[in-house]
Amino acid sequence: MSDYERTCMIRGDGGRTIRTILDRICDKWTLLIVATLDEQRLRFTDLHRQVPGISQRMLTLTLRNLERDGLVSRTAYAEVPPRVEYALTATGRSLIAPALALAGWAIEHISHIEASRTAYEASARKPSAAQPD
Amino acid sequence: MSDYERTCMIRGDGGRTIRTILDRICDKWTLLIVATLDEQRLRFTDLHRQVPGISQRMLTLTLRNLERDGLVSRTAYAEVPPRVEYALTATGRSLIAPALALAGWAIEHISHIEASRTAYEASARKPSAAQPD
DNA sequence: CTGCATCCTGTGAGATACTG
DNA sequence: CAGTATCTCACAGGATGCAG
Repeated sequence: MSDYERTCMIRGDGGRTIRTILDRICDKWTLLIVATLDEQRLRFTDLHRQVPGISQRMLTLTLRNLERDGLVSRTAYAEVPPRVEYALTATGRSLIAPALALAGWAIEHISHIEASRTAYEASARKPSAAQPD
Repeated sequence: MSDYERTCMIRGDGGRTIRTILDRICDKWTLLIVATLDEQRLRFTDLHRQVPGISQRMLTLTLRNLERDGLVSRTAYAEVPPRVEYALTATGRSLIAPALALAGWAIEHISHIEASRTAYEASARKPSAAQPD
């Protein structure tokens, strides 16, 4: 596949396809939850503990979306106290690899990006704020 | 690298690394602009035309962020009328490949996801709205 | 234990109009 | 042509409290 064809995959139908998937995994918690569920079934509270910083609300909402999209399976046991287990589906597991490609890129380039940001801020065209000295 | 190690890359420091890069490319337009700039230098207006639906404001803001992060270079020509050209840097181009991995996943699974969504909506536990018939 | 409803706030992002 | 400024609205997401 040529580079041109590759970018056309992203640009595609005006970006609708790629945007669909980005909307799916970019909502701050999705990817983290998928990664956390990889290789392990977890119940709600355990998941809540293993994803630091997430609120119950967002955990519920994100799991719902993942379940709706068939990326996560939800199994409720009719017990007392109630028990619900979440696990990745095959589709959910298949997301890990491409997500890893992105994570790899991030790790590889994050320092360069941070440096570029710092340099940009330093030499930035400040509208009216002049240099400190 | 084992699957476990792979997911640890995502989960990593509580997701900070992966979140950093997601925050970068998930702002609705970034990836589309990067893909559009792949293999071609474009000026502001041309870019505006080639990314359907984007507003001038968002194009400006997104380009600014990309420039700041060293993913896109901005070249202004002191001419009349003014001319500014945008192009990918090496770092920017390197984002194409992992983005493609994601786009590939999206294309491969989008129909399954859509189907799952439809099924979920159909058989969903509606709080009070009963079945149509 | 699991999860939903409510309130509240910050930010993303469109529309529009104006400047160099 | 290439932006900037402002106004506005919608929604993401945190905190809290309630229910099965």
